[in-house]
Amino acid sequence: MPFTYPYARPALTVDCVVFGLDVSDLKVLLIQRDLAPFAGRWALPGGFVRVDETLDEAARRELREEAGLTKVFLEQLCTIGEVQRDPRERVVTVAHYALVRLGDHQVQAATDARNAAWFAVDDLPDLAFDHVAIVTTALQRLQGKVRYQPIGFELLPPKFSLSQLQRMYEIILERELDKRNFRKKVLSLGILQDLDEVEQDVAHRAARLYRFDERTYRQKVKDGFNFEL
Amino acid sequence: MPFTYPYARPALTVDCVVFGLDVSDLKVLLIQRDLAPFAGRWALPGGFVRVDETLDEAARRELREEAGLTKVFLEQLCTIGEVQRDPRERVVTVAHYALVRLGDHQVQAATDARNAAWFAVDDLPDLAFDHVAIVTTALQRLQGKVRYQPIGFELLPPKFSLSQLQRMYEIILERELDKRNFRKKVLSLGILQDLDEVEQDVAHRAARLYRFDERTYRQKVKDGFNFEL
DNA sequence: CCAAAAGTGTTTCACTTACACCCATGA
DNA sequence: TCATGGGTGTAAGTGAAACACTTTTGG
Repeated sequence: MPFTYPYARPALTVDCVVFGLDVSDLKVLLIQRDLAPFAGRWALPGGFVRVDETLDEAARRELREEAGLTKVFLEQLCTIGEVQRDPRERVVTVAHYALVRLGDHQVQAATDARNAAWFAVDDLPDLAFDHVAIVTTALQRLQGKVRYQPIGFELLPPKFSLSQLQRMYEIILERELDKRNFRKKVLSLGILQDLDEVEQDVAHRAARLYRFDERTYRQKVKDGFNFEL
Repeated sequence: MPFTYPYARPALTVDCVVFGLDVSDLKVLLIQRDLAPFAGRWALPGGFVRVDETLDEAARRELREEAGLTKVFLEQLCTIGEVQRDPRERVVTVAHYALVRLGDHQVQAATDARNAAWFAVDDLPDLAFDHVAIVTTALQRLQGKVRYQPIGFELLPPKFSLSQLQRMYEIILERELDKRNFRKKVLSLGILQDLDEVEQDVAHRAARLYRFDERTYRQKVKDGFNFEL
């Protein structure tokens, strides 16, 4: 028995807030639209969900097609169903957020067919649709989650110094942290592997490098450990 | 220029995990399906999203139509887009969770045209579709959120004793709490209004009644207060 | 007077916070 | 030798956890 649905259907899209970490700023990846509505305006990467792909797959496909991004950290954020949010027709969007290492991806994003660029999250241009609200929600989620899940490492290179790590938290949380207390706390978690290596080519004392030890982290979580900064 | 979308569209539904609090159990409201697929199986209340309503409106409409529930606490949970989750066709669902005062609603839910009933969350029957997974996610969300947002009051009558409040947290968090520490902590938050009344018709010393003071709570939040249990 | 739940303080321990100086390195 | 960031310890204060007995009320 074929199933027929008697009502008109909302369209379904995915949108992604891709965060990257600069020396001094949290950045968001935006794509310049070439088509109406909002032609020429900057917008979040995203697009329609196909019937044969999951939401996660759709989001990753769009990131690949529009920004050349692959293998990023990606999580669902929320779903937005305001009736008039798209002037063309009813479009419900499943918003996601992604974390990438800026160094790895700066080039590809800018060389895509469409115009893509990184903007400081606190200095965004006018965005299409309700994308400002989505970015705001994503930032709040990031600020909340980074404190109780070790997701911040996704923004850093695999090897990093404690200063880099601290700077990352300071930028995301928008407040300064005490250096000694931070180091004490983060090392006491026992999820950083001391690499016995130091930074290269710096004009001062070189910092020790660490790596997030995901293996140990997972084991500790299983034993009831709670990450918290 | 009319906008036409060249691909087939996923259908979009909402589903709701409605929690209620019994004397000793957290309960979930289920509806018995009368149509295929899964005819006769218990399922979460829910249904298709219409083009002229928001997701929140759709969820509330379904709760009203299927269970006679109105004016409940309702929040979005997550959106599930596994390709094969509905055997009929591609259906993406926006899951929600709701909190109701069991006493207020027990009757209406059971007198609806369809069969509706409350089940203990740790003793559910076989559910249709992927609804077990949705309940699990909702429970985890509730357990997490109840500790840093004052949403638990939605499960209690407007006037409640500290013992009732404590029992609520114990049932949701599935662990015992120390009475003296609990009372000290919760009273120190300063968001409970002492009503200078006591329980009636109990066969022992009557407990003082309190009310959640939402006004004060909002004010405190504005001033940087952080609810946390 | 008994059963049942309400109500109440103190001590200990762990964690958070505040805080300033010397060290290593390259220019 | 100077500039730059790297690296380190302690003391005070705050909040969490553990813990047992008396009070009130109705039956």
